[in-house]
Amino acid sequence: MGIAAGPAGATPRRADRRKARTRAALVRAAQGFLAEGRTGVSIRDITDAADVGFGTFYGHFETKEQLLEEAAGAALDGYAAMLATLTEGLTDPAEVFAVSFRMAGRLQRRHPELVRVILNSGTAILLSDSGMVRHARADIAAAQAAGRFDGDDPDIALMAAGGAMLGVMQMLDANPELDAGAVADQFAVRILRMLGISADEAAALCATAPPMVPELP
Amino acid sequence: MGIAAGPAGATPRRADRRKARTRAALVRAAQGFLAEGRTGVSIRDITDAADVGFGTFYGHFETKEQLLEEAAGAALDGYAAMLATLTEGLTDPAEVFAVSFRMAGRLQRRHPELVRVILNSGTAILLSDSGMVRHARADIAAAQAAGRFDGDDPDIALMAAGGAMLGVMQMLDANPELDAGAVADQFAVRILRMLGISADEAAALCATAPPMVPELP
DNA sequence: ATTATCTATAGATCTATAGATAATGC
DNA sequence: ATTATCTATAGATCTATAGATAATGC
Repeated sequence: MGIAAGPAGATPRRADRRKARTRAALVRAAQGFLAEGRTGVSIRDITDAADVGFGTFYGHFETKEQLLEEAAGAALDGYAAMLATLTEGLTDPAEVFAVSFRMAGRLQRRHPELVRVILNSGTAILLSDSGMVRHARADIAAAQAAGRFDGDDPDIALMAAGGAMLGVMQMLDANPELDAGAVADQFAVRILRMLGISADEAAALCATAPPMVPELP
Repeated sequence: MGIAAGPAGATPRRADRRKARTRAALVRAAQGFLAEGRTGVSIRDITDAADVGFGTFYGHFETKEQLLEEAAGAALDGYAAMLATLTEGLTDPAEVFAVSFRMAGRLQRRHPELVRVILNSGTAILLSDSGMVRHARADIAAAQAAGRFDGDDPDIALMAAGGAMLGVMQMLDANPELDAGAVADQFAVRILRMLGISADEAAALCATAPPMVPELP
């Protein structure tokens, strides 16, 4: 006591940024393995891929599972951020979903590794308490209450639509030669119909030019 | 040569059956771990769970991955066998799909571990060259050619419907209190509509009494 | 006599930590 | 002086195999 060592709690900024970079390198390396479906890698494999000393791992995470979980969550968040950018100005839920589903395929083509992390996380990701899932659920519920979508159970519609989206992304991932935009548009028409939009309107919603795919930071 | 040692290639039957039982115990133990999503277990964990000597493993499989793959495949085959039993007499593809989807939820309630193995295998299972997937694809193609379903690309419809089915099974697995039959029926109506069946007919197809869930051997 | 299974173990791999080094801030 | 990172390593697993035992067939 009595020894003043600078502003309490104030950590040097450069060191902070360096630590954040190291952590990000670990997360990105882990995503690389998750994208290949390799969940059984060792901590050393990950630190080597991140080009980071082995012991450094323990300065950021306690267990390998903790890192893998953060890696999968970060991939989902990145994906959600892209979709949020694309739909932020839209008010009609049918249009929000039309855009979201049409872009899903196109995003897969631009960020296949990111999508692969999500695919390898399995369908359990649909139950994750992520902002994206919660947002989609609220949108469906509101659209059903307003009579824009039919039915009154948002969960069934959400899980069916979300599962279908994963299925189509899996299809695009496995078939690089397919026209992702065309596949996604056909797929979006079907999902909208499933949600209660008429066949004619669903087709019209998906016939307009799709928005641009935003860059990932 | 010259030394006759009984019928060539004829192995004692009892030993065969014992070996098959041991292998089945290993596969079932592996399925137990897969149902919990634990793909990182050791060979010793599996042999312990199967109540089998550690070294015995190597008499049946070369690597852990080989066993886990067979375990997941066996779960899918068991599931396919149940669905095949339920739909074998039906000729109208719309009815085949209606029954299949309606039963998916009910099968989940009767064999949750089996379904959990499939769920934890991820959406990649939709791409597996399994009899069930091939069969579903052919059914959709035939129904589209006959004008019973709309569209002309069976793969998009297959992946969307299959993914949706996984999503709903995930939902039922996570919510034991839900009425699986009611959820599956609502879900089946939506999928049929997505495939091109009119809303009225889809509702009618899913309003009849569902068949009994068969027992697993 | 043959084959499946079991037990024990050597060697490989992996995790967690301790102590040394490098980077930054004062 | 402080904090992040790195290197080295002890101890804990895990895998693969060798040799012993048990079950079955002749």
